Amino acid sequence: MPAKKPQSRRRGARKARVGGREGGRELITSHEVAALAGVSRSAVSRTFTPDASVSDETRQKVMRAAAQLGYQPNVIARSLITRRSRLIGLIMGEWENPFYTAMLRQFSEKLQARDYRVMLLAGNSEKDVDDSVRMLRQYQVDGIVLVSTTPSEELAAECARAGVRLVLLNRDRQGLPATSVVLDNAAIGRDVASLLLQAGYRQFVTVRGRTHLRAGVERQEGFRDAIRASGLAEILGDGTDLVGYAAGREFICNFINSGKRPDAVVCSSDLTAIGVLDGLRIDLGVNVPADIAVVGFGDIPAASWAANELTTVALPLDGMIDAALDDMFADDGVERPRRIVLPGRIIARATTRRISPAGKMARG
Amino acid sequence: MPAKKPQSRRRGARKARVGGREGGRELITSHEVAALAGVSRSAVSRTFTPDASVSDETRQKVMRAAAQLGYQPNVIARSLITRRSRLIGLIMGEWENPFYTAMLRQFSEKLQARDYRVMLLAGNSEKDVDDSVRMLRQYQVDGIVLVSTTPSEELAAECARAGVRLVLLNRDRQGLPATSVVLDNAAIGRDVASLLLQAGYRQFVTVRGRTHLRAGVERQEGFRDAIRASGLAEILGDGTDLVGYAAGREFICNFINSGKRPDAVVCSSDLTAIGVLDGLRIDLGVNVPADIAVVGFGDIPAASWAANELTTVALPLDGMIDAALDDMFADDGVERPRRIVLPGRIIARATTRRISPAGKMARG
DNA sequence: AACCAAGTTGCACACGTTTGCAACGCGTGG
DNA sequence: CCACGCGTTGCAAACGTGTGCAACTTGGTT
Repeated sequence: MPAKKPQSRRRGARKARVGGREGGRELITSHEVAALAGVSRSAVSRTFTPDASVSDETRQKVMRAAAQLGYQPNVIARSLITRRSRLIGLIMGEWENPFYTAMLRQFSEKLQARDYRVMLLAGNSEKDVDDSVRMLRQYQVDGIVLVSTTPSEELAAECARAGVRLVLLNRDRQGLPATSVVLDNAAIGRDVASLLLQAGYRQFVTVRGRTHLRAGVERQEGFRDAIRASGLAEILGDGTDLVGYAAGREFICNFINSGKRPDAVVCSSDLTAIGVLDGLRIDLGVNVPADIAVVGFGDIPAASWAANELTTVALPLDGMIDAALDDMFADDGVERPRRIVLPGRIIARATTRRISPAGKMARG
Repeated sequence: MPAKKPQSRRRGARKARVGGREGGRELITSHEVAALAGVSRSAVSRTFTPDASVSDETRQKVMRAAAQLGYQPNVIARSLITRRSRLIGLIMGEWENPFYTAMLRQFSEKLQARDYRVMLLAGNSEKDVDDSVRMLRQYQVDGIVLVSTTPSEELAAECARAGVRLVLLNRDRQGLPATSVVLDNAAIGRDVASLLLQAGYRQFVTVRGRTHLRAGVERQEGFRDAIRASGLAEILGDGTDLVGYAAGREFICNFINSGKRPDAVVCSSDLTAIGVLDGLRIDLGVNVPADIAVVGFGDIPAASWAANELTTVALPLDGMIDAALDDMFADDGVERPRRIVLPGRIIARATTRRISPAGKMARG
């Protein structure tokens, strides 16, 4: 028989591998499976493709051969040709706050459930984030989720051009071609104000994280507006750029020691709120909530611990992530700068006085 | 000019894409860059390969063209041919415990620093883990890190055969062809016992998480042995399968209410320890550390909060991760079932009495 | 001028998969 | 007996890259 079939895909006749250490990395390909099953590579491929045209008989043969060889389709090769990696990039900006790690977990689980994989990157500064986005694009991710960070405008535009969707969590920036999932921060600010006013508190301090964040600003404005509208209370101070337990604790000690006399502290995260709480109770001997109230944000697990029983606002974690993913995978034609806003919910615990059963106070 | 060059790689004459929504996903390839720069595709490739043979002149031309087009090499295609994805799979078994999320963060940062990417999967049960491992192998990961879980033996063997290294964190199992990074648990158990004995505590309870875990067992045995050797103290009870704050709090309340009178509680995690602490102080009105001591494990941020000031054992997080990664990327010929054991360190805070300055008590 | 070494470049094959297209087998209705 | 349609199957061309090999250029030495 003359050498008729070119049979180009010879294996094994390769040069020694380059990488130095090589534990006999013998890859089993659809070719081997096809040979063993006595069919073509196409048949193997079709067997592993959900609704392709294969007879039950060949499917059986292929499955048997695949099982025997321990064959796993090479997703890398597949995605090279389908131009779809089923990979979603996830860039984490905030790690300290337990709320975001809970988010991370949910994301990875929910993406897994949708048969997507997550590629995780840590990025703090905007430069980091841009590098991360570039990296992810090199890996041909199908979409990118940014929790608590934003990329530069040009890079976002580039992603949009390439058809890679961006979803921002808890961040948004004017005109960025991305979907952002945010809270109705102004409403939350008003609700907190209303709760505190009804409980009889009048002298407020606010404690915020990164100053430039729109979420914090909006919340504070909602809060301020409600206070102002009531005509009953005033705001004594505003601590900014305070993140984490220690920052909250130190701030409140300095604040009180400098002679100010607030009767309620509103914080932008549970961590700082717990710091404030400990500062008040332990360092300063203040009675919370009788003398001073503390309100947090996020409802992390520690907020409900017996030692804290922190009044705080719960975020709709599940809803946020579902919204983010639904939008990411939707094939509706909604144009992209898109904003999904979800409500928060106040959890009144023991760091604020209970509201008198008489009901709402009269305004003004 | 007759059609001489086959010019097979025509682009653009493709059928409409399949995926439904397609935001004009126009991929820029080395081909385009080569054309613009007036060189061959090889030249482009070599420009982006660290020490390949390219003249400065062509490199310049290529770089310029690449920048102009916004070209990013396609890592997927690259790893198809290099058979190296620079992707490390990371399977998280424990999410509740902040210690592990801190670990996750470090991993992603340190892998990024080594120019590797991490693919994150959440796996709880062993079946989940096996599925995850299979998934990761489909994505051709170069290695897999398992934090706080183990795969089945056959799958681990398959990975070993394929040259995919496995590293287990805080877990190990006899004969699994993987590296495991663990603590010297027996020593930690002895150290805790010694601390408590010197501080004068005599009636102990231990509180553990998942019963079957070797780490917990070893720690407890080290502890027990030291107690027994001293001849001074006794162990009143052993709570098992208790994980998290609520479990610890509930357990200790029931235990004390059933009439037992321990004077020290040793926990297998900070979270349960804080639960125990709150149960004792808040629910039962016990004075810690005067009447009862509490010891945790892990030194999570909340352990150092003013309200807790928990005595605990700190884990060498950095050391563990460096060891894990060094081993993963080492090309020494060390044979694989390998065990790296690192020391823990007791952080004595305010939930145990200070040891009297007189120094060590006489043993026995 | 001839020669050689060193450096650079392009060709073409390979990586493992999907998929359009054409060919095939087969049963059925005319 | 042919035509037709339908369900399966294999061929071969992609996907975007790395890289051995041979060809070419260049510059220096004999």
